[in-house]
Amino acid sequence: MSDLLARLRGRGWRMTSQRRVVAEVLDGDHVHLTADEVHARAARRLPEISRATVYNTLGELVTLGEVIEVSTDGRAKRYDPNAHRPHQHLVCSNCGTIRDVHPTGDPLTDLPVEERFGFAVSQVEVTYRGLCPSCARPTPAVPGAHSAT
Amino acid sequence: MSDLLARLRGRGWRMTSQRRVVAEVLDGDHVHLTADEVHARAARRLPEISRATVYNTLGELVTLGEVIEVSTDGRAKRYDPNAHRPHQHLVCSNCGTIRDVHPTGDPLTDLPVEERFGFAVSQVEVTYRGLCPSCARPTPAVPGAHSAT
DNA sequence: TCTTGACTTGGACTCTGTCTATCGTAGGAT
DNA sequence: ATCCTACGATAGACAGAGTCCAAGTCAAGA
Repeated sequence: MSDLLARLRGRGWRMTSQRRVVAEVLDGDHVHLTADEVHARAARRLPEISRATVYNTLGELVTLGEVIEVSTDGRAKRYDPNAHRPHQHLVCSNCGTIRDVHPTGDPLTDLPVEERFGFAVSQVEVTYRGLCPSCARPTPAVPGAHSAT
Repeated sequence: MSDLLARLRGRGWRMTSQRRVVAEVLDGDHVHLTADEVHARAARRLPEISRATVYNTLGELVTLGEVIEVSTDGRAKRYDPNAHRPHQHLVCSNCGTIRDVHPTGDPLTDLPVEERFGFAVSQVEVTYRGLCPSCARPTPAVPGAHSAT
């Protein structure tokens, strides 16, 4: 992600302060922010940035393959900048915290031909669920209090 | 699913015409309807049924473990009555058609302890994606034209 | 049949996300 | 350094999915 801005410029992306801020907000490991969270963080540095711009920019980053869209609950999509290393997600059933995980093996091989119904299967998403260490403790975190880091 | 109504009554469910119709609409294999689709089909038999009741009833069926909530796209949740046989989902990337599939092996065992971050992992959801036979053909189905059966 | 609390209803409301018309500006041309 | 203009940003209206609430209805036990 560090040289993301350079890659984008190389692809002919017009560099604006808004796009720069959005790209910078989406930096780090285990980052899974919603569009609104991205907007809030971007607005701390660029108060006049609009929601539409955040949505547009996130959509472009997804199209360019620099960011992955994740929807682990039925609610807002989350944006994962860890797009260059294949991974799956581990989600706390209580507080919603998400971690990137790397299972062994290839889940594609687990789907027999007779279970493919003639589909040309090309992709697999795996979501593991369970209680995170904090929520497994006697005083669990309140639901919905996703730390969003 | 056939004796669902009996099971529900046995659990103390108050049986109303609305609940009966919703439960009956959700019957069959490879059924993955959205709440709105359930409402539309229920309304064919019970025109005055309200959206709120459909949402309430679906929520109760999910809580009781009789129906599974599936969100394969970022849009409306779908409701899968095939709750008593563990399975995963195969989704057409073009038209959205969903099939229930049964992979071999247990995906849980593919997540090493050092990749669990202290979580008590208890559940795995796998979504396979690819083109269905119709969409792989020269004249593909239009996107979004999910047949909803 | 009566009673009552659970269920249903319609509509307002929230949350996510998209669209559009208008304004602003990055960056190449001069 | 300045000018141009097409691309990008903005505010706000709009749409889809889902939740909430007060008031009315009715299933089923007494």
